Amino acid sequence: MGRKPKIDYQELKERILQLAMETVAREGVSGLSTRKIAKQIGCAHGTIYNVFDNLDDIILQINGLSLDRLRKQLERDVTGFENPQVAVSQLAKTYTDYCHSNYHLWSMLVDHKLSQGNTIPQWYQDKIDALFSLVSEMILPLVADEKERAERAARVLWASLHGVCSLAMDGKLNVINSDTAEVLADSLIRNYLKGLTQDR
Amino acid sequence: MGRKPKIDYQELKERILQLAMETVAREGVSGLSTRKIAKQIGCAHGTIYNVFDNLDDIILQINGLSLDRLRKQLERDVTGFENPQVAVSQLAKTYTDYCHSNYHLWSMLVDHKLSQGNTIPQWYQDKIDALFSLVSEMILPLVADEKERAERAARVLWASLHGVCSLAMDGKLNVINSDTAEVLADSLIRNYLKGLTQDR
DNA sequence: CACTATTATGAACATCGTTCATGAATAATG
DNA sequence: CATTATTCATGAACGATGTTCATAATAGTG
Repeated sequence: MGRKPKIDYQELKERILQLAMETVAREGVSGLSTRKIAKQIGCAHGTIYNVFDNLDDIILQINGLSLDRLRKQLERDVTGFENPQVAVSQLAKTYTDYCHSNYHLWSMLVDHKLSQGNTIPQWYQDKIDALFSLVSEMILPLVADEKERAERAARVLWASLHGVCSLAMDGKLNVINSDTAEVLADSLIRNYLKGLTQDR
Repeated sequence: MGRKPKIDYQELKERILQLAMETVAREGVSGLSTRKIAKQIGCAHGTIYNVFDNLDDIILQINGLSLDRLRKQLERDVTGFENPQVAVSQLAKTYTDYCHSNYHLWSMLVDHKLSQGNTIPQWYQDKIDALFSLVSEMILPLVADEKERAERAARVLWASLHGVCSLAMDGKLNVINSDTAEVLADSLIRNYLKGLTQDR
């Protein structure tokens, strides 16, 4: 008995992801469709479903790559500072830069919601954890090495930074003067850290 | 020469909005469609387009109502405090409560993005300004009545609060302990205000 | 060559937002 | 009342979407 061998989708998977990511970076998530991907790859649109569960799966994979990219940039820019407060300020700067330089990818990363019933996979949670660890360790020396306080502060800072960029990017802050995401993020960081270090 | 008189869409408009808002509150924005609205109202789906520009228009109108509702709740809960810091803490509490009680409506409010080319109408901007004014005036006594500082702080606080609720609601904070949106928002408010009042 | 496991395919289905030609309905006019 | 001009509800039509799945093509095996 003979049979067609089982295919290793590794290569096709990477080609699709690469292409889909470029499309999102260029046109935003609304420019992404299984049919368009298929046309660019040169296959039938049904084939996409041999490699990925569905479009949500593709988006999740791309977001995973985005998380990696963001973490690398943060690690690159944030290390080597003596003063932790300066380091956190740099973190905010790098984050806002990332938003500007990768607007569509960042938008998809923060906006995407799992469809009802689906749960965040572990490998994805791990990537988020890696980011939080990064921030958490930066904050640790500011809170007398109390791990729990650092972790909470890291989450507050991360979420707040996200909020500032989110609203600023979408023009939802009705800013009158020339306050940009950077300026507002800087105010956030400086004041929050000041409060944090004087806590207790 | 005679003619059929122009119709006043006021009543139909309100019925559609009311119904659409209930649908979103129940099923989220993904449960909203012109055809479903028409079926519930009892008219053809084309009729919806006699009353609204498109689905985005309907969403914007609903979001306008959401902004009104949120502002009223904030005004109700936040007035009458002697200590401004306590008032701001209550603001955060009311905001997080609102998120929990009106999850789908709140999600649509913060997530919705104008389609390419469209710009936020003035009446909508005014509603956002009303919210910022509310927060700004609460902060004013904390920054020696310096209006510009208060406005910036109001925007930072508002955006940060949004960020915390946003990520907490979507389970994107990988919280280990029992940190809820409330706890994180409280940490944000207390520390940011502490830093703010000790600025300069 | 014959057989079989496997995979690519694209038609099919159920949606969706949006447009628009058509005809019914209506009020003013003659 | 009959005519006519005007307005508007209608729903077919269009183009697009994600997803499924019966079918045909394929390539290894005996």
